[in-house]
Amino acid sequence: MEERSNCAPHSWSESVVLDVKPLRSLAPMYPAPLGQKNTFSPPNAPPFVSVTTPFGSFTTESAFPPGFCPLFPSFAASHDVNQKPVDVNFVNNANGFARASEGPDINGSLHNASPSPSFQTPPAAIVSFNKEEPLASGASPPYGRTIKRSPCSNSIHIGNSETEGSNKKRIKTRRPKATGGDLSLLPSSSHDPREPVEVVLMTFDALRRRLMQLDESKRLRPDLKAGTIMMSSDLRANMVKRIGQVPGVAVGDIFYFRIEMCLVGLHSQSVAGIDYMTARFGNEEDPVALGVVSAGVYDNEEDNVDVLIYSGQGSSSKDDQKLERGNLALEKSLHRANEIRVIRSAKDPFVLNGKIYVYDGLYKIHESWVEKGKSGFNTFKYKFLREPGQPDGIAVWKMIEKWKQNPSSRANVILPDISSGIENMPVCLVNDVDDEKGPRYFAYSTTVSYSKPITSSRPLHSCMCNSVCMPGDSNCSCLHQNGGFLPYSSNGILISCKPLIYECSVSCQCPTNCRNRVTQRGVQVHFEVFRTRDRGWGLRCWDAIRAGTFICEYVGEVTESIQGVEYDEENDHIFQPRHADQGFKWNYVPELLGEPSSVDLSEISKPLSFIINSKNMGNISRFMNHSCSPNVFWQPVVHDHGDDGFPHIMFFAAKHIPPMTELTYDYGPSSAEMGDYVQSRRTKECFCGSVKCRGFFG
DNA sequence: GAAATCTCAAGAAC
DNA sequence: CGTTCTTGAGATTT
Repeated sequence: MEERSNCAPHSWSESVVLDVKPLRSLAPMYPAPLGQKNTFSPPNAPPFVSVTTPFGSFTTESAFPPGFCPLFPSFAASHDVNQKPVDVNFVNNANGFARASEGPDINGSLHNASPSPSFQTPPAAIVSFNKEEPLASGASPPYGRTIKRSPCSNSIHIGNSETEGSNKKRIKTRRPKATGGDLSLLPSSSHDPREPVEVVLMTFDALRRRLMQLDESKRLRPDLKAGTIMMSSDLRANMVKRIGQVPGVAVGDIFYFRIEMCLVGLHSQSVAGIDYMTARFGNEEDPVALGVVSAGVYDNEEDNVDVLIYSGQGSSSKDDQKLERGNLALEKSLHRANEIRVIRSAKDPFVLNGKIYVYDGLYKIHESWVEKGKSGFNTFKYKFLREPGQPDGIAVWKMIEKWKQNPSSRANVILPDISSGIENMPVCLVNDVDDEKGPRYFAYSTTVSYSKPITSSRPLHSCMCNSVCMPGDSNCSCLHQNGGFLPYSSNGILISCKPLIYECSVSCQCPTNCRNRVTQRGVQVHFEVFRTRDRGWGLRCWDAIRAGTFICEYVGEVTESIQGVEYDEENDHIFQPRHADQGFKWNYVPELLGEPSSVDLSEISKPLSFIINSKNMGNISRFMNHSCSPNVFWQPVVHDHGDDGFPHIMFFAAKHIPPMTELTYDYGPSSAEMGDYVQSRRTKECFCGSVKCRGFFG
């Protein structure tokens, strides 16, 4: 199967600098209502939102992470092209299907109908993050684009300008703190379209988790509220509708809420299943479908993952469906033969409603018909066939389903469980790549060992809760230890990263199923240790992992310093808690909730001066490779002793991680970068492949 | 545990 | 430009 790159193409390891400025009221202008060729009046003195998140900084007006400068500095220059439908030229192929003429395709990917000359799927690298992106053009010279750097947000720091006449929600803002060396504000060389997509998803989910924490009663829907904040702040990607591939969104990407797909431009309907727009074909215009969400209740052929039978929209239980809106667009798409994005739902027992969304790539409609539904009314049906040559999407899920039912059906297994049963779930060892029979011997353990006994500097914290610790319980001392909030949501998701988390300890009265005992319960998902192509062994997971999910502890022998640890070429199994700020980039942006800017946690967190050596003894964590754009970060946690200087190192998912994606974390700056010349010989060349790769690590 | 009920936001249409 | 309509998701209750 297709192995996803281990390296998400950006780093979230830059410093968090936040600068949220008042919103302007421009948002509703883009994209213009379909078919409406109204003119656009440029905003007067647009205030804008500029946020530097873990993934970079962006603004409303030029909503780019560092290095993402708008291609069209002037709003006026590009606005009105967006008001017009996409212009697509098609030619008929031999089959009688209308087919798009092939146009230049910078990505070399199989996507779409690359109509010429006035519509072109944008090269991914220049796709922007904001609504001003000048594609889908029916009027402007499409090939006249030059990649320009405008004086964009990176260098602009405007204070608290106020929005005049904005009917949008205003968000209290604050000037960015001038941190030493604003590295994150420097232009980056990255033109990776995935970066803004991941920034949006991460910002959204951090907000959602925080809202959930603030309102445990769940009277409000945190997903909707976070979505509204993101929408009104224009914190979204790919705002212009397009046919085919969406820059920065890959086949197999997973989503936990419909609104997430809206925010990244994959499917702009927050509720409806069919997304569509008016496109121009020569002198004609037609509504065409852009994407559908299949909630999984259709009479789909289960075994054939390349076929989807999709039902039209409209209340089929009350009346015949009508050939309008989405249904009409699907019908037109059958004749225009344009590519349509398909999002399918998959069962995920780890989430409350039991399902998540998987982007399954591009399909075309090959057939349509009308049939009587159960209630006796006419329902439209559309037969979608998956375009060939795409990486596996939902097929990965189907494959893993089979593996879970029958583990022996997993080919190339060297060992069914390298933990020999001591993890909650088996961890199989597989090699789909070469003849290596396994890693060098080590003793599998789920707990760290200390070179000398921990001498607690203070008594072990403990609470007197009779039952599980409850949020808002002022009597729970563990709650106080953690700043008044439980660090995990009710389903065990880490809400935000902290210098240190105090889980309930062995001295606490609460039971083991207490919400504040997440990491001590151990691994909960199904891992496999696998052979990578160029980085030895690696770690990945059969399950989809939601951002904030506990992965595992770094297990090994804990010693106070690296002195005395024998170094050799083979010994790359040392964890050093350098660069303790790495997780904080993941946290929510307080300003978006009207909260004061948070203090820089990296300044108050004490540097940790121990190492963990997993050469001879360890768990799955010793197989996790380095990436400069990781999908996992570590978080110090204490629960079984009172010495805050020796916390457990616990790994959590930084992003939603699709099944079978390699798990990686940032090993930290290389020893040379840290000024440690003695240790700099340990520095290794990095093969992570990230566009933000630093070249060397640890 | 499945079905009914409730509430909700975004985009399309008007 | 503002208002209404359309669309089911997601949570809760039965």
